[in-house]
Amino acid sequence: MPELPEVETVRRGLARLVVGKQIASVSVYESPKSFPNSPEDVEQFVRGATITAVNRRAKVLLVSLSSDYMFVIHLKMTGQLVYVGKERFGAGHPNDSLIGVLPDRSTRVSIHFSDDTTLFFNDQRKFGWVKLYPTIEVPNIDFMQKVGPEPLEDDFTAAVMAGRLRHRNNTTIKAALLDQSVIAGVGNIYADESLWGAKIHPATRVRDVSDAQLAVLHDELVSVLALSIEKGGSTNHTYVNAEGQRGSYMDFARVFRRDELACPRHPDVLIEKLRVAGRGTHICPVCQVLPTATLR
DNA sequence: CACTTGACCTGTCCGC
DNA sequence: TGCGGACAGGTCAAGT
Repeated sequence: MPELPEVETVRRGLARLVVGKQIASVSVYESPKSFPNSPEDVEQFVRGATITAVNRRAKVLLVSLSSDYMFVIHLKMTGQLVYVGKERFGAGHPNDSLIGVLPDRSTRVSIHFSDDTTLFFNDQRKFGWVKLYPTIEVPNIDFMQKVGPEPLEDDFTAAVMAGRLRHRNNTTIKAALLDQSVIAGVGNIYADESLWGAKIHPATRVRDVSDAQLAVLHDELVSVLALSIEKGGSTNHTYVNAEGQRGSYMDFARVFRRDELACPRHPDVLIEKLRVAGRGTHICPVCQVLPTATLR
C-alpha cells in the first residue's frame, strides 16, 4: 500500500474511531501468515482489553492495548483496515467508498468490539500481516532496530537525509529512497513524485547527485508527503482509509501513473514509464536526465 | 558489508 | 470467450 501518507491517514481514522473500544472477540479467516498468533494468545492478551492508542512507525501501525500488548500491522501492497459501525457498508454507504459488505473474500482478520462495531483487516494479496507482541518487546523487533528516521519529524533536516543517502552512494537514488533503513515510509509513488520535483533521474547513482540536489530532494519529499496526507493519501487501486474511503492525491500527482500524459512543466512533453530498482518508474525525459557520470 | 534479483499472492488488463 | 504473460502501492531471503 500504502506508503507513509496512506498509513498515516489510516492511523488518524483509527485513532478517532477505535481508541477506547473494548475488544469482545477476534475472528481469523486466514492464518498463520496474516495472523500468526494462536487463539490462546488472543484469549489471554486480547479479549476484554481496551484499545488505548494507535501510532505509526514508517509504514507500520501500532495498536496499543490496555493489556500491555500491541497489534503490529503491515498493510504491504493491498492491506486495508476498515472500521464498520452497526450499519454495514454496501447500500447507502458514502459514494466514495470502495468497500462492499464486509467480511468479503479478502477479509483475513476481524476485531469485534463490545459495542457491536467491527474493525476488518482485508488484504487481497495476502502479503500484509497483523502480529501481537508484548508492548515492551516492540522496540526490539528487527524492523524497529533498523528502520530510518521519520521524514516528517522536525529533526529530519536536509543534512540528515543527505548523510544517510551517502551511505548508499553506489546504488540508484530511487533504490536508496525506497530503502526503509535509509528513510522511513517512502514507497514507489512518493519516490517518483519527489524525484520529479527535484528534477533528478531515478536511475542516477547517489554519488552523482550533488548536495544541492539532495537538499532540493529533501524539500520536495517532505512537501509531497505532507500534501498527500492532506489529500487523504493516494488510491491507485485498493487503498482506502479506516472508513472505506479513497484518497485523492492521485488527482494531484505530477508523474506517478501519468505515462503518456503531459509533464506539468512541459505541455508538449509526455511522461515516460521505465523500470528502475525493479519498480515501475515515471519520469519527464526533459526534466530528469541521467548525468554522464552515471551513464559510464 | 553493499547491492540485485526473485519470491511471496491474487486480480486485472492486454494481446493473441 | 479463453489463455498466457506482465504487472500492481512492499518487503525478505537468497544470490553475486
